Amino acid sequence: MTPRFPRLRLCRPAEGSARARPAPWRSPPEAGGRRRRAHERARLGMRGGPRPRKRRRKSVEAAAGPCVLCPRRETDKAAMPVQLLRTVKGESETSLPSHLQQEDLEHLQEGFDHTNKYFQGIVVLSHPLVKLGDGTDFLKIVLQDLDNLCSRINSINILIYGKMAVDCAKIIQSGDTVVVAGFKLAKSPTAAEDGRHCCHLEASEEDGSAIYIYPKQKKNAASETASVSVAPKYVYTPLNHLKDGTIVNLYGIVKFFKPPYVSKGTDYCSVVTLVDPSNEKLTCTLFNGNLDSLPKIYKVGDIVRFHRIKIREYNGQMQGITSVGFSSLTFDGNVGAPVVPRASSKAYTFMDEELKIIEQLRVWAASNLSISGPAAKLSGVQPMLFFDLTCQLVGKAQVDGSSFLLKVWDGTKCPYPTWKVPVEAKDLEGDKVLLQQLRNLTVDILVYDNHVQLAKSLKIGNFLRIYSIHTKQASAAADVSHIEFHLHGGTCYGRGIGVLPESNPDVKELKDFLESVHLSDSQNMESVSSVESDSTSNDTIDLESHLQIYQQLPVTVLTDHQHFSNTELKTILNSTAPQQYRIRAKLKNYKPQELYQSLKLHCSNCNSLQEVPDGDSFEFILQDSALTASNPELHNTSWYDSVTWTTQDQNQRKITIHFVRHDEMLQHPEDTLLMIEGGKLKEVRKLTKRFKCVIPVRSTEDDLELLDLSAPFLLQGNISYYGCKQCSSPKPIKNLSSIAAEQQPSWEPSEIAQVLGIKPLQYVFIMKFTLVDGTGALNAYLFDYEKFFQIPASEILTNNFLQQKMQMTMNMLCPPGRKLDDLPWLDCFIKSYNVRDTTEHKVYYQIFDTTVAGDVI
DNA sequence: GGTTAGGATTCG
Repeated sequence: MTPRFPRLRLCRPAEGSARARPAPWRSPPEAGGRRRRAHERARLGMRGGPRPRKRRRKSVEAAAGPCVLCPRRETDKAAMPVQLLRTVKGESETSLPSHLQQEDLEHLQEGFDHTNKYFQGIVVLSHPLVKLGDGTDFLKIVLQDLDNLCSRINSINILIYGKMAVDCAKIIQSGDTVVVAGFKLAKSPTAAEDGRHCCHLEASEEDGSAIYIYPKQKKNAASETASVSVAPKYVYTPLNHLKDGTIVNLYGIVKFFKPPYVSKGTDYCSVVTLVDPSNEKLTCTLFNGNLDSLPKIYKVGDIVRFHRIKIREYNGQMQGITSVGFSSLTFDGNVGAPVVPRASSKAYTFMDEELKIIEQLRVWAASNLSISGPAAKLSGVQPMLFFDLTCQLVGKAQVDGSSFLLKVWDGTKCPYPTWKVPVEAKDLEGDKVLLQQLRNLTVDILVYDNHVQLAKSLKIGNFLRIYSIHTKQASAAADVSHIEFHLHGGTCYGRGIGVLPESNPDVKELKDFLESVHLSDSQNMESVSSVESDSTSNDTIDLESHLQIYQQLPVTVLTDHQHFSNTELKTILNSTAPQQYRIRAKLKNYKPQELYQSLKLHCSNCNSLQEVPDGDSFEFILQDSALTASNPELHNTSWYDSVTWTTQDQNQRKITIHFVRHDEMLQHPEDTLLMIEGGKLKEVRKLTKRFKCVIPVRSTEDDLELLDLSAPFLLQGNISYYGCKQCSSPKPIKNLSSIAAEQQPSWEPSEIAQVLGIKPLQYVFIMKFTLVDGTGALNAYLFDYEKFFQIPASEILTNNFLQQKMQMTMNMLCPPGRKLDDLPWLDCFIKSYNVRDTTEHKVYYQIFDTTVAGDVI
């Protein structure tokens, strides 16, 4: 049975998610003009002011039912303003009148009608009864809203006056549940300091208020005939309200964790960093001699509930540490996933209230925390990376005193030749047949130092998540590069090994996949086993199969001109330019080796090339332009709304943003173009995440203008658009209004550039390929916006994945450490052209209409 | 209830 009273409402998902979505920039007062006026109208008109007191008193009298339990006030039950109630067997003996509706914190705002509403919360603080200057008795209590525990603001001050204050002071205790009806609402003058709700509630008999008190459950109530039961047993502290030296209960979303590891003391240790909707962080250091008593966290984003965690200050920050009786529950953090607690102790409480909190936290996390991408698979590994791998243990072996070998698989095949750690067969634990069958799918992971002890304890067949494996590209003696997997010593970045239970959803998915692979793979194995039986080393097989693929198929293909036949390089070198050729060659070398150096900006008008400016120079230009004050006469024009505010930092900078309207209306942020004056780089970047287009500007006497063209004239998403200084002749910003007036302004960069008189520069990869085919060698330039690498040059600067893809592509076209014979073939289309100046004549070559084959990366 | 660790990669 779930003991609960009074009724707690379920959160409404639609509202919840809308609430959880934050505005990246809080509207400063000026911004809310229109909205505020509308709000004002609603307040004065539709919603009306407070209703006449008489009527409200009536409703409260009706609300005040008979008090069955309170001998102190049984004379005039109907008019009883303060009632002590209790619940019997989970149900209230007295119900609130049906016309009263619960109001949550969020709707306790000026301008709303609270006549038939009540607010309910748990007493978290009760001040002593005092007398005010005019002799009126006064009591202040603080109620916490159980429906909004994970909101940043979840408590409110209640001010009680007169006899009601005296009555309440006698009864109310911390932990009681209190219902306040017939209250007055006013701005809280202390909200800024106490961090509570912006309004407080006032209650008094004169105002016709009523207060119902449900006492906190008493533990030694066995002598009472009726069992007293109140829903909340635990109070959870938001992370921004933690105090040194306290022991608290809390909820949090895992932002970082180290899976339990053997400490240098007697216990296992796990370090967990949490965040919650207060946006505060808390790093907890948890110890326990029993692995199972530590939180069962499997991934960042999991949600935990900690009970009895001790809060201490360490290095100026709050820190959580295990205290006596610490216990934890861990939950999957994904919206919609089953809410199944992973408990660190056998007995724990988990009821509807907890369920609701988990759901709220999930929604908050989904829209407020960055979501990690899909989990890494062996098929997706690249050299020089750290990644987490979910896998199954197939074999293990002690290598030496400080390292231990784990042979694991995840059903996918690593695209590179992988390192095989030499160990004697007799030292290798695991099913010999299985190890042989899966030898092309397993990888060797060498774990070091502190991880050895845990690795030893693993069982063959265990499902593991190995955190922060390092892939290292290395050349073995055979002059062949391969990839190595290391789990280095230490616990930085959560490096470690966790055993996942078979009930884990990721494990279930992996198991299904492994079974399907196993079936098809073992069938293949049978058919090729006779061919392979002569081989003495698995390495050779791996390597040869790779080389075969490289050698058979060209790794680049033509996108046109397939009817051309190949020309030898020697022939091309001996011919006059200009001409076009199809060639088949190997990439012996390329420049620049540092791929980021290949990215340039190109002007198609004057054909100039320039480096992409770095963030520092943009920051400098922004700083410089911030010296020009925004001209108020240019604010709030016919086609944009302007907003100015002062930053909270030391410099107190003024930032002005002009939001361009469309059809007299502001569009959704994701469709909106805005112009910013006085912002710093971080602010500009932040705005680009939320709004479609950001244009940094500064004021002149009669219009806004673009900044120096060394700065981007436009930012869209992750892309900064630059203009050519030579070819652009900037036009007035007001020309943008013509786009704003279009039926569906799409804010295309090219269109924006055109109306602003900007000749846009294009991002391009420029590389020099040294190609060989056995008859000769020639240098050919690659000039590629997107086609060759199938990577938009404009996006690579801010996209790690694309950078890695490009590096992988080059590693594939020109594998480091590989002999010429082992290089793959490239099919390319090249053209020769003449470059003459006064003294010299040279022939150059350029690759075109060629692309990397889609199936080789 | 004392100790451990107190986030912040890469030797092998």
